[in-house]
Amino acid sequence: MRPGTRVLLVEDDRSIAGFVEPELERLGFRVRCAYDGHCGLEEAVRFGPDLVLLDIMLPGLDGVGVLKGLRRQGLKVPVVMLTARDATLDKVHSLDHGADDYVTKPFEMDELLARMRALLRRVEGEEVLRVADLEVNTATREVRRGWREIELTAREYDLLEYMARNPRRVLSRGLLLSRVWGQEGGVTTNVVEVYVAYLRKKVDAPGERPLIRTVRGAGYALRGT
Amino acid sequence: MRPGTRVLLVEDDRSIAGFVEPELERLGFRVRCAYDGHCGLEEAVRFGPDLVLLDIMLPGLDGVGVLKGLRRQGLKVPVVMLTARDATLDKVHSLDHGADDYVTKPFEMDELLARMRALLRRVEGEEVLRVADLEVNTATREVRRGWREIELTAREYDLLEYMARNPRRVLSRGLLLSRVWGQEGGVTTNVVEVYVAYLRKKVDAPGERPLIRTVRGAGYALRGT
DNA sequence: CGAAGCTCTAAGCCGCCTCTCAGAAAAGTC
DNA sequence: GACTTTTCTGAGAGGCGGCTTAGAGCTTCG
Repeated sequence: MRPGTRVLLVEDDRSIAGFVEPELERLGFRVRCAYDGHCGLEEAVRFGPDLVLLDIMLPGLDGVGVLKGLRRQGLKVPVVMLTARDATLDKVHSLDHGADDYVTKPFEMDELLARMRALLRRVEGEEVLRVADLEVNTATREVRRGWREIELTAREYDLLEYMARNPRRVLSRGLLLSRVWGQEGGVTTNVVEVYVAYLRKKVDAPGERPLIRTVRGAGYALRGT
Repeated sequence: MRPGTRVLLVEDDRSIAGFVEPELERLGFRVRCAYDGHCGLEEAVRFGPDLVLLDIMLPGLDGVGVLKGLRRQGLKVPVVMLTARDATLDKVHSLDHGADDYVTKPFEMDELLARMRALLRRVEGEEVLRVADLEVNTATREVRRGWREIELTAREYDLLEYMARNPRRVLSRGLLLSRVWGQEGGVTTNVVEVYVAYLRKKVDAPGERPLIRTVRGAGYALRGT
C-alpha cells in the first residue's frame, strides 16, 4: 500500500472517528473526516479519496444515500461500509448499491485494515487504463497509443496516469499539482501547463484526434470523444 | 528448496515458536513470527511469505479465522496448520477452508520440514523462468543466455530470479530491497544499483539486446522487447 | 592462517529531467 | 479593433537520480 493513500472517513460517532482517524494517519494514510452524509458526499468529490469508510447510520443523508450519490456521480472509489451488528438488511442494501465490503461494529482496527488492504490492492493491482486508443499499463509503466509506443519521463507518466484514472473529469491545475506533485501550498507556478504541453507533444501526435483537452478557466480533461 | 524462502510462523506458544524459528533460520529460511491471529494476518499481507505455519489455537482471531482471512484476500500461499492431537474437527475445518496440510503437536522438526518441502516443491515445481533468450532454472540455479552459461553469485542470482518472476513489471528499489535483501526500513543504501550493475555486466553482454531496463524515477524492469 | 571471493558502503561524476521565467499566442470582452 | 485574461512555448539553470569505482568487512576454503 503506497504511502499517502487518501482515505475519507464518514462517521458521526466521534468515539469511532476519534480512534480510527489518528490510527490511520499514524500508518501513513492521508485522512479526511466528515460527520454527516451531505458533507461526506461533498468531501468525496472535493477530496478525491482512494478509499471511503462509510457509516450507515448518519444524520441527514444516511450511508446508503451517500453511496448512491457517489455512484450516480460515476465515482468508482471502493467503499467499506461500517454497520451495526446484525443489520443484515443494511448490508444487503449496501452491497446492492455498490459497496465493496463492510465491517460490523465494534470492529478491531486490524480487521478494518485487512479489508482496506484487500480493496486497495484490487484497485492498485495489475491494471491497464484505457482512454480511447490510449493504454496506460500501471504495472509496467508502458504507454501506447494505437500501435505507437510512447516514452515518458517519470513526471510525465505520473501526470498521464492520474488523468487516465479520472477520464472525462475536468481536473484543475491545483488538483493536479496536489495529486501529482504532492504540493499543497499553491505557489505561483505553471509547471502543470508545461507538463501538459510535454504530454501533448508525445500523446497527441499531429493528425491524431487530440485526447488532452483544455477547459478554459477550469483545467484539463482526458477524453476520447 | 531455495534459500531465502519466506516463512511466516503464527504461533502464540513461545516454547514452540522459540524452537521452530531459530531452527528454520539456521536452515536458511527467512522467518517472521506473529503471536496472535490479527498480527498474523497483517504480517501475511505485509511480509508476503512463500509458506505459512499456522497454529489453530490463537488468542483473538483463531487459526481458521486467519486462514479464511487469507483466502478471502486472494492469497494462495500454502498453509500448514499446527493442531493439537486429535482435534479432528479442527482439521476438517481447516482443510475445508483451504489449508494445504497439517501436523499435530507435538511434532518432530523433521516431520514439519518434510511437509514444508512437499508443499514448496509443489508450488515451486521444476520451474524454468524465461525472459526473451534468458533462462533461469530455479531448481539448479543455473542461468543461461542463449548458449552462454552465466555464473552468478548468490545475491546476483536472487535478484535476477525475483526480476524474472516478475517480468516486464517495474520494480522499485524499495521493493527489491525488501524482497531480495529482506530489509524493510528505508536506509540509505545503493546496494540495489550496485547489484543491477553487476547483473548487467554478466547478463547484458556487449552487442546483445539489453534485458535489464532502468525506468528513471521508478525502478528496474526485466524485459525483452 | 592466508587467499580468494562475496557483500555492501561511500564518494564522485555525468547527464537527463524538472522547474522557472518571460514573452508569445489564443480566447474572451467591451 | 483594443484590451484583459488565460494558456502555451522556448530556453536555460540547477538538481537529483543513476552509474561507476575503489575499498573495507566478512565468509569460505584450502
